[in-house]
Amino acid sequence: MPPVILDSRKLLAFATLARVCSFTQAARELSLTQSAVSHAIKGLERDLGVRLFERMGRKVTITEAGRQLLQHTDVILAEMQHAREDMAAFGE
Amino acid sequence: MPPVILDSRKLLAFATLARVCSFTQAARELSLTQSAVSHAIKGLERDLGVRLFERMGRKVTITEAGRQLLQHTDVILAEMQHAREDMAAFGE
DNA sequence: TAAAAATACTCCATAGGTATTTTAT
DNA sequence: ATAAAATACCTATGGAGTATTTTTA
Repeated sequence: MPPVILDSRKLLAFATLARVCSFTQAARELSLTQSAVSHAIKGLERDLGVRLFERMGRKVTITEAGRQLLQHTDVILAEMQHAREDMAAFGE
Repeated sequence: MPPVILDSRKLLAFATLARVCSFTQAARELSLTQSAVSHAIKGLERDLGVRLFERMGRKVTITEAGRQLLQHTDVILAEMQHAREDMAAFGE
């Protein structure tokens, strides 16, 4: 992954986990396995060099860095949504 | 790739190609091969079901759909940049 | 002890490279 | 004839799965 961008699949996993605060629940919503979500978040944390969630046992809570990132992620995902809609309007 | 998101690597290739209008030049800027850029654009076009560039021989020109997408892409890439900067501020 | 996250593998899709072909100056 | 894009083929990285281990409510 080039250093200027972020992996959008990981961002989607991140945003979902941030909302539901459960790896297994997020996995269900994403149609993935708990393992895949765990990897995605771990990968994103490694990529950014920042801890995004605090795992105290089975309690998953977002960190301050995570809260910051979530704001950007919401913008990014919304813009991707709009882009898809616009492109769909070009038919076929 | 889930149907709600877009591949950020392909978006970066797209934005670069849109700027320089040359696959080989874009490849140089991205530290990729011409082949990789060609694949990326083709993949993005297939994913969106839209033609993003007109290739008349060695002339590469962006389409109307491409122009539309570029606006979204600029927002997305800029937001990713800001996200990285914010995360970098959290140190390590 | 039961439910949830982490981890250790395995597999496969695909991103990206090299080499070649095609095409338009 | 040459420079650039497309294409064929190959490789390797990593995304995602299954199974298992670890952990704490």
